[in-house]
Amino acid sequence: MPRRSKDALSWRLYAQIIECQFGRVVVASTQAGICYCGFVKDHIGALDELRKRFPSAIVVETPCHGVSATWHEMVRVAFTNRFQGDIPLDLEVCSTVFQRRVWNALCQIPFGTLSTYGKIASDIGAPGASRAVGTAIGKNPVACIIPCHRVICSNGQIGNYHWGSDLKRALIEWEQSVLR
DNA sequence: GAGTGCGTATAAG
DNA sequence: CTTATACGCACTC
Repeated sequence: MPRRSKDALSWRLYAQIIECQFGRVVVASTQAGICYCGFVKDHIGALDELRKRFPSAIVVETPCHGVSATWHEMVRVAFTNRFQGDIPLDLEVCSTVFQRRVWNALCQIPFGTLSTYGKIASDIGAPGASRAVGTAIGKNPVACIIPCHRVICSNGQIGNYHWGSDLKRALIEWEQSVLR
């Protein structure tokens, strides 16, 4: 598959807003898979986020069709029931090898369990790079699908979260309540 | 090159 | 238990 960069020629981004128990979520996909999924305040905020993250993309808001519609429906279900890892992702846009290695490690954390920044660093063969891992996790473009909320500090503190630590806590508690 | 950030281990208050 | 400090590394400008 061709490697895209944010400086490449314009390309289409299919966007849709989903309402879930944790708030409003914008989902965006390319022809290859979901490339963004994040919590937003409102419609304007969603567009701002997408334009900022993917400056060269043409954002298409018309109702999705074809595979995009299928993927978005999978995300909607994931957010209302239980997050599963079999949703096609397109993370090649604006990301580094290190980041993708971190994100891949996050996908190995089972639903309802927790890990730490330091452990993830060791898992990907970069012991001591916990802070770099934190930064990479913070750039995770697909909330919950790549479960960055399952990583906390080694001392048990909640740690930071791109979309707010209260939301992180809520996601962790919800996962654990589902398992009970 | 210098500055930054979703960390960690250690030591002291 | 909380705060301070030194160290860590990928990334950005």
